[in-house]
Amino acid sequence: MAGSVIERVKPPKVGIKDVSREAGVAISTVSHVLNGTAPISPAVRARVLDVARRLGYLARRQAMGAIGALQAVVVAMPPDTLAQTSLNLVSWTILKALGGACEARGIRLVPHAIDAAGDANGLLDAVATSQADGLLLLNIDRPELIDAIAAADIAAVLLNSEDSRMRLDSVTPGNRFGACLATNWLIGQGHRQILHVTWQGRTTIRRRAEGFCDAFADHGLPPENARFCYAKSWEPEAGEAAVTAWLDAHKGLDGVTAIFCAADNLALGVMRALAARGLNVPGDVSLMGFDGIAPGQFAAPSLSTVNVPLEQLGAAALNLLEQRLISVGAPRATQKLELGCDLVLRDSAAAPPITA
Amino acid sequence: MAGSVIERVKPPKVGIKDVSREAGVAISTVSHVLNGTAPISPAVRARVLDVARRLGYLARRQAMGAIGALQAVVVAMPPDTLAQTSLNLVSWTILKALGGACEARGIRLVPHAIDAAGDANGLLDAVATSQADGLLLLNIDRPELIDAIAAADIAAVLLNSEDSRMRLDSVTPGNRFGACLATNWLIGQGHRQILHVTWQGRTTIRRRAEGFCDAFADHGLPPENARFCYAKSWEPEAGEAAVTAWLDAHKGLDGVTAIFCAADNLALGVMRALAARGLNVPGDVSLMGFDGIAPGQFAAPSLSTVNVPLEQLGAAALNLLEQRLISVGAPRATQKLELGCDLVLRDSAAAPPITA
DNA sequence: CTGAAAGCGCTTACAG
DNA sequence: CTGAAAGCGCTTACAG
Repeated sequence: MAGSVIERVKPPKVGIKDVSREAGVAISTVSHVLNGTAPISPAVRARVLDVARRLGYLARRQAMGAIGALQAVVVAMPPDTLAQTSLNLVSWTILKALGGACEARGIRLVPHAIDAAGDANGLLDAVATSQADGLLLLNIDRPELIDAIAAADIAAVLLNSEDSRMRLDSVTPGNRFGACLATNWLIGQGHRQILHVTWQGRTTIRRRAEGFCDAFADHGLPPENARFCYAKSWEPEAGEAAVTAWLDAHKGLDGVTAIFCAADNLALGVMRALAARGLNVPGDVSLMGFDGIAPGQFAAPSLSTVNVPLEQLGAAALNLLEQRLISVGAPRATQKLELGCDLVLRDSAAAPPITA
Repeated sequence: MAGSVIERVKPPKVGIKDVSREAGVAISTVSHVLNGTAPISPAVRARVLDVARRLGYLARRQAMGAIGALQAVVVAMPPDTLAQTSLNLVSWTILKALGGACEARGIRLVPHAIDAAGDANGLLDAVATSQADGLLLLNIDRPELIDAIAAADIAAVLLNSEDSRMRLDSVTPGNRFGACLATNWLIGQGHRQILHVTWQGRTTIRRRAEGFCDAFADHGLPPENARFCYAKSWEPEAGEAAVTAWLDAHKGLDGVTAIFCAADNLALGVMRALAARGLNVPGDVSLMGFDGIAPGQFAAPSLSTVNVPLEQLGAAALNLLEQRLISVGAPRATQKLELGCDLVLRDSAAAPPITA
């Protein structure tokens, strides 16, 4: 995993000189454009900025200000996060990308599993002994733990969870808007009765149910058309069991023409449940997931889903952590950042059957 | 207003030299600490970082990477934003702070009022003719306008509004969590029947109603205890009229011991309505606002409220705009940023009357 | 508004 | 792990 390579990955050093050559102007002109220290003609300015952006100089310059303050970061997570790697692809993907971002920035990443009791002292000890500058909390919802971290005077950012008391900065996917996007698409295809298969174990997942409901309101559809089926966990088996039970209880699809799952893992289980009942996807019922993990792409039929920028969550969290470290004394409002998700349309979702 | 002063306000130039002197180490040591280019003892590292932060060097270094790319920015707003300045203190405060942030960064800020039809072409023309690098949209909810801006290939950020389709970056207050915070406090004081006075004209305001409901759910209270009163606008007169009508319809407070308003302006009107009925605040009923504008502080009794970091919204939007400009080609997820709000307890809110 | 040249601040081998 | 010294990149008057 991450943390083993300490050395920073060195990017090719583009300088102001390269920009000036490429743009065909003097070095000082580039400097003036970038700093606004002299009035430059719009044409030259535009060309220089464009070249600077293209060559990655703008990004490098920005990065220059960033590096250094962060040397080591502890990432805390629930005890089962690393154990269930084969299934918990979402956490795994977030962690891997976070590791990559740390490597690129020369940050030592120290993983720490929260103990079952959710004790903050063990975690704070880990931060102290590893001489970490900051703390990331992955998938942590326990309010007592968040309180304890907020009380301790340490830079901390929640990764894929949120703090309703707004004590800690957080980065999450745009769960609500993403779910609304997917549901809106289904409604736009003509679906009217949609079943949302979800799990109530996490706030971030519940946001997807809110977005699901939003879409019905947006279209002026009655809220009863938004139907729910609750799974006991986010795992495929739970989705399979929940939908099987739902189909039994309703003696079939009961007018539902599309199923929107709050996680791809649930959707993969639901796909099995539907196949077991001889229901065709998307012929009899459309299926939509959420997360954008690889197994969905290779399922049969391939799973339409809401793609979450999992690779960007960690880097965004590092940025917030850094901002927090820079502005210690200065009062800075808590930042809650959501990253936009987008719809990935594959074979599992289509217009409803004409007979419906 | 902003835009008149083009010259950048020059901050006192703290350099690595000042840090080294203050920290009592060599210049190169400071450089090594800041760049992680050599292993430094934790004690020295901590001292250097602390001094660098205290002297503002960290912030200055960060700012160095930022400046220049943004030369001019257009801020678009609904046509009535500037006209009603005496009342629309919230917009005014956001704009003023945005102007200050632009001045400090040497950015020319070009205000632009959206025409009544919400035509995007006029706005895009204004961006072109003023040679602006980016566009801020203040209090803009019109989906067609947002669509048109998103389609135009221009860096744009929503200020105090959100895009449910996640096409544009946005900065808003943490409306939902802020409202939850306030309601939680009232419930914690013993209030059980709380009236939420709100206005349904804007999504951002509706988020406050959601947070209001969240708090009841958090405490396991029945949703019927969360009561609603809808005003026709966000102005004090609308709040006054709505609550007067509500009191008439319910023949008094009807068990309500606290009123939470979705805006300070509404609360100031409600205060008048309550006084007109001989109801004492907070003796008979507690009152809580949202926004943290000055008139609330000087009302009698002084208004408890949820303070919104209005001064920070504009700077945060500029930062998002800049990030967007730097990473043009590169795919970057849409960013939705919420800034934390905090509770300001003054005289208008207290525990419920014992007789209740 | 542009560009050659001086100057300054930060970085980077290198010695101890 | 620290610090004196060389070097490099960016900034900044200044001439045209």
